Amino acid sequence: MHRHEGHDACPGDAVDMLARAESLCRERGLQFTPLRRDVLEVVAASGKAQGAYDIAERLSVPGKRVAPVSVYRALDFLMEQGLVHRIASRNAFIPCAHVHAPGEGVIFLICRTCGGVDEESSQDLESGLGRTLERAGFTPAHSILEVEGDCGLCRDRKQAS
Amino acid sequence: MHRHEGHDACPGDAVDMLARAESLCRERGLQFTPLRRDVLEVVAASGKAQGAYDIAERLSVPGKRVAPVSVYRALDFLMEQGLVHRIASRNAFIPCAHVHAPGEGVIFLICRTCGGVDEESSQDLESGLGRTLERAGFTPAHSILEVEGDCGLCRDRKQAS
DNA sequence: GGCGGCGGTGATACACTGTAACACTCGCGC
DNA sequence: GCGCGAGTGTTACAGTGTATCACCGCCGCC
Ligand SMILES: [Zn+2]
Ligand SMILES: [Zn+2]
Ligand SMILES: [Zn+2]
Ligand SMILES: [Zn+2]
Repeated sequence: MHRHEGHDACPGDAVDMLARAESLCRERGLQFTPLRRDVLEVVAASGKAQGAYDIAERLSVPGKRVAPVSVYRALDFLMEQGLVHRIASRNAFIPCAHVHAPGEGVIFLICRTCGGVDEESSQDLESGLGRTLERAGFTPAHSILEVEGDCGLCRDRKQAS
Repeated sequence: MHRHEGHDACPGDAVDMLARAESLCRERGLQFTPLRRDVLEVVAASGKAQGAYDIAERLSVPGKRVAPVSVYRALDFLMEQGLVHRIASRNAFIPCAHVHAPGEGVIFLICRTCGGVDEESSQDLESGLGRTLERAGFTPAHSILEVEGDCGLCRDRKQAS
């Protein structure tokens, strides 16, 4: 699912993200403005989930402040377009390089050591959840599945020491 | 899983909760103080998830204010003892009448119409998640699974109208 | 009795997260 | 030119959660 066996910051990925986002917006007739581009770049360049206020601070330079509210608006847009995800348990945002089917479930694996977030999807798990919901008589609209723990890299690093 | 085919407020449940909490604290040599009792009572008496500030307001009477910070401390205690759960997607808390095995996964079904929260567990789903995590080389410590949608009662109510 | 520690609570202040409201600009079609 | 809509800047505010200190009651110890 992740090309690099981990979730390190890959500068190349950020460039890919921006190019993909631009063409995707052009296709849909939407504006990929400088602010939206900058916000996506910050989210994509860091290997870990970024908070909105962190992004705002990161984009601010002396004399030119970017307010958090502007960042939130850009993030709302990027989420609608499926370019970023929100990690509810962290109040933070990660880039998404995938194309998700509507209603497709996604699992976020959040490393508590390095802060990296990996994104998985599992048809197996999805169907299990569907059965459980049906048994409970519940009609799902939207679901959150976030797992916190240690990623493979951090686990190995701990064992070595 | 839920005795009443839904998640209405059941005054009897609240009484049961308090009795169980008291005996549980006595067993563990912990204090079930009046504040902790009151907070649990408010959480248990309402059929829906309660925010910490709501609880504080509910417990406040003219001349005797309960500060949110006190409520948070009581909720921390109650969560440690497994008497309440936190619903991350709502920043709210629900009572728990179950006994959970350590590491057992729980699914919260949150009705966006009536605000009720049902709690399910599924061994089936659990094992599917375990396989997915193993495949990704991830060691889980803690997971959140929350589904928002319509409960059976609200769905029927909508169809009738 | 005095005394110190400890858990729980009260109270204030603060940090972090997110939204509402309003004004302004820019580009585009009429 | 003019109106309109989308995007942004700015301010203020609401909601959620934590840090810190002080106080109190209890219990064990000297
Ligand atoms: Zn994704
Ligand atoms: Zn890691
Ligand atoms: Zn439970
Ligand atoms: Zn309902």
